[in-house]
Amino acid sequence: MKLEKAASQLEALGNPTRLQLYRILVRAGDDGLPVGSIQEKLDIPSSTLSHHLKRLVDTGLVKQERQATTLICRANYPGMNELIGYLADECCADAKCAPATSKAMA
Amino acid sequence: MKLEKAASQLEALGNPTRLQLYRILVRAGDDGLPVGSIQEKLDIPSSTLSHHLKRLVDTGLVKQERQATTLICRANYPGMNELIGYLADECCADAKCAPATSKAMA
DNA sequence: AGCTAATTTCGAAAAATGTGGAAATAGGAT
DNA sequence: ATCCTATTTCCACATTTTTCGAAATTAGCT
Repeated sequence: MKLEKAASQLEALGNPTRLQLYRILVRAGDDGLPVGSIQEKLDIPSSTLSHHLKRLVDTGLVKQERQATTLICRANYPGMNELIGYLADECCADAKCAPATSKAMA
Repeated sequence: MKLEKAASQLEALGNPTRLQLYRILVRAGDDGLPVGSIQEKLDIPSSTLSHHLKRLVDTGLVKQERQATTLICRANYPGMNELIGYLADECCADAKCAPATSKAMA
């Protein structure tokens, strides 16, 4: 993963609304959630939500799938894992990190 | 870890210059690096660097220690581990992630 | 064709961020 | 005391982000 890509994903998640949004999608699991339902949960205007959602989709952290008129959104786990992997690598590159969470990848 | 804090750390890392800066500090290991040396590596004005550095320090991702006139900077691994832990938790909350990096914390 | 519901795009204003030169400050050394 | 080096703070400006109402679009239904 390139630094530029990692930075844009981090930036995408580095906004409270978007992080909350991402969280909601993660908790929604494989079923995902239509945009409308997310909007109810977050209680923000649809146009605002649409922008945030676009950001997450553009950086590969969220995937969308049309189902008739509604758009189902799902957290894209591989995208997140890539990012976590990058951070862990950067963090543990030369140094020894206290393995709090990142202990895998033998 | 609160969502707000995670978001601010993510935002801090979500800038190419700052991510690069953090990377440099990680690779510098326990010895850390004086601000001046970082500046040479990044080749940016000192005032700009100082702003970015402050951001990382404020969010707990970097620690600084005075040594006479120079300021030694070090990556704060516990801070990063907390963040990675938060992301892993969010990511794996209900869903099953392919355990790419986050397999610990039995 | 026309209607309704879901979502995005447009346009615009306020706020935050990124950047850097110049001045100020901190910490010794002579 | 004065000076020197390292770093931060001040100030200002350009760019980007955030926000959201209104209009446009998409998709299916009748």
